[in-house]
Amino acid sequence: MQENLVIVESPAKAKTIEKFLGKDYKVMSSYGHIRDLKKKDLSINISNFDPEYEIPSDKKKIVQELKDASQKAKMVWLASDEDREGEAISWHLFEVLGLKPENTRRIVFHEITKTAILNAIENPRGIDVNLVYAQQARRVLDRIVGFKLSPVLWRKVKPSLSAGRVQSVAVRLVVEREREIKSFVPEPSYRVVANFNVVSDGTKRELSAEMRDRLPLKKDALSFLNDCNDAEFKVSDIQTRPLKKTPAPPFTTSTLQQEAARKFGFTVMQTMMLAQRLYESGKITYMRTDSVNLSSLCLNSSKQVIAEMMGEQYVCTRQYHQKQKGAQEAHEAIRPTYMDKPTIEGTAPEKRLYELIWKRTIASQMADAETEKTTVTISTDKSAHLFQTTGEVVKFDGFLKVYRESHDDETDSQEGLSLPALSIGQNLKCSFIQATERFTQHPQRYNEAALVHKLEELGIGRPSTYAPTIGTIQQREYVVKDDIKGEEREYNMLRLKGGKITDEMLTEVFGAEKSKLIPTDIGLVVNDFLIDYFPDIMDYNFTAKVEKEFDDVAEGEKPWKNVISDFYSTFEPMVSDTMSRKDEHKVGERVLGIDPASGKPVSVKIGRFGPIVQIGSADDEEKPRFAQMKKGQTLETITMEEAMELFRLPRTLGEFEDATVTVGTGRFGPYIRHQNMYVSLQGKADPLEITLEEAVALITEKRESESKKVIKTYDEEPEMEILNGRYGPYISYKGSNYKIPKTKVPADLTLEECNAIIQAQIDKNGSAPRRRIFKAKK
DNA sequence: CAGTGAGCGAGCTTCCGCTTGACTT
Repeated sequence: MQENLVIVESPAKAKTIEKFLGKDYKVMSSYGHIRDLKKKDLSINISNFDPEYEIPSDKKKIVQELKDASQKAKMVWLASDEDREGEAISWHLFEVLGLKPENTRRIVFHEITKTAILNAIENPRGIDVNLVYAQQARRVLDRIVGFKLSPVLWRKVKPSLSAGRVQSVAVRLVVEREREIKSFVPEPSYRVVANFNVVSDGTKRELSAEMRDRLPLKKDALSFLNDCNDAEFKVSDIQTRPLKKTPAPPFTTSTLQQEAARKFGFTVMQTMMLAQRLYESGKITYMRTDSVNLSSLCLNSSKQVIAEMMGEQYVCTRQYHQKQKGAQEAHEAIRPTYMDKPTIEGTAPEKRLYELIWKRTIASQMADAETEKTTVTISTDKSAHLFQTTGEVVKFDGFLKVYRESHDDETDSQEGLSLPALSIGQNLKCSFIQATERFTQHPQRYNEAALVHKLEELGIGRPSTYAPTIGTIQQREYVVKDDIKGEEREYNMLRLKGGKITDEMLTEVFGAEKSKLIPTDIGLVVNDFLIDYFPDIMDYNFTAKVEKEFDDVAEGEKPWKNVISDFYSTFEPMVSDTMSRKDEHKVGERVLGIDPASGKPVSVKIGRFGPIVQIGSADDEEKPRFAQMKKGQTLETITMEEAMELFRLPRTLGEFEDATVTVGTGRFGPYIRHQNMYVSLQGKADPLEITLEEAVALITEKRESESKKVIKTYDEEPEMEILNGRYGPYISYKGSNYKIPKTKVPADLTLEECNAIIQAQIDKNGSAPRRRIFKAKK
């Protein structure tokens, strides 16, 4: 019989700890929370705010196993994380497993080392009920917000939508950034750069210096260039100062997601899945953390590794601390388990992520980089404007030897550039001066990781929810991830060379962005609606405010039900008021004009299946006509003309072989329909212009290719067919399709050969190829 | 990669934070 049972949250952690504790201890995992509010309905008694808990079906088995093991043990050690959620997990375990105080102990440790764990066992405590109450308050508040607000959206906007303390604010950030960009007016100004020929150590070099001030108008730039003709230039000042660069702290969930996105283009979900695999195979520490703390074990071995690989002068042991005061350090930073392994076995992306983590961790324990930055100022006798150029020389590379942090707004920097030898008072020969029209730039849109970073900065969400939240707002179609095509614009370039000024107009592409989050019509409408009716919830400080209340509960200064009841008493009336409100127009609706044919109003709004244009209203005797909006069209920008275009399809072309030929547009683009046959236009003709003759030609063409579809069949096996598809011949068998090897002639294949080909492909893939499912059922 | 396309209207949808497998559609 096992004397002791230790329960932790993660099975990987359990495995490691079991090794430290020896055979008197059995270590099991709860796999996170074992109990939650009931899945359906509010499951909170609104008269006294008592929560109704249940054990989710996928947790029943593990709970039973824990119960059996706990009954056999003499002592149960609850070792979940030392934060609000961890404390609640321990409390739920205590309740559900029916533990007794005399043989239950609550322990916490911050490092997974033998000494830390033994030390924890020496110093047990009881369950902190105030912390548990704080968690219940957090859980109940989130359920109330989510389950009260979402039904409002179902009624007022569209079914199946959702709202919540975290996701709705995430959408707001994306919406506001987009509006900021849309209303941004680029301001032009002239950037002036002078080029000089310098002879240094007998070799000719080009030196480029930028004027410190920009010139607002073209006439200013022209008159400045005029002044500079025959001007003399000389070096008026040289300043050299040392510069120190400090390494970035070790990775947290959020910073890892950002760097993996910037350096490798990983989505936050990809990063987390890779990190999970590295964690489960024991290669890195826990990947969901907001701590930058490193264990003493890691500090020591890093020191050794750096000294061995690079030399003692590169060592600089640093201990990092949380930015926020009083933050619970439940975990370490994300770091390699063994610092002496700069690389690992694994898939290419696993390796890349691991090496990134190793480099970041090692760099954080390395010396500052020391550089020398030189600023040269150049003056002219014809104007008071000054030109400047800088050079930077690395004196000691320090941590830069292994790692350099990336930034979202990275531009070409002159870092590392050395300047030619110059002296104060030296005359310089100017080869040309160029004044280029430049524009101020709008802020960048968020990518996934940048949005996570912003949420973290606002204290909204937790490391375990960053990736799922980004997923949710895309699943609900509040935002989409897309590339933004840049736009062309003209700009002016003036150049003074050899006493002459040239004036040119050039074009440039600006504003192109890759893989950015853009709000959809639904996102915009839902966001504006929520801000109108529930401004408190949408406030960027809402989470911070309630967190403060939860802290008070955790400190035992406030009963948790008071926090909830204060909130509920103002929130619930707002929900019922909004629900019962009778609106003339649907949320987000916009009237574009009057349809000249029917005299009925034309409007745009969010319909049952997304953004639509509507002619007439539901109250009319005649049913309104609907049209789905096309990709690229938005509620806010669609014009009356564009809207009316949408009603030109489907249209009837005429009769062919006693049946109507119509042209319409579907999920796969424009198509012709005749009897039961659909012919995709595939860009071959414009659906609005196509004539009956052209359509008939396409129908006949399709019939011909259909007739060539069957290459061979077999009498003894009717389900085996060799068919001619869009991508060439293939074998079709029992609803699945198989490639024919290039060495075979399709029409000559025997039934035996077909079976052999199928078997070979099943062996290779492990199963029969799946049929493609077009309609996702969910 | 291997072939679709409309849609009655009843009944359903939904939150945030902990944590990993189980499903063969």
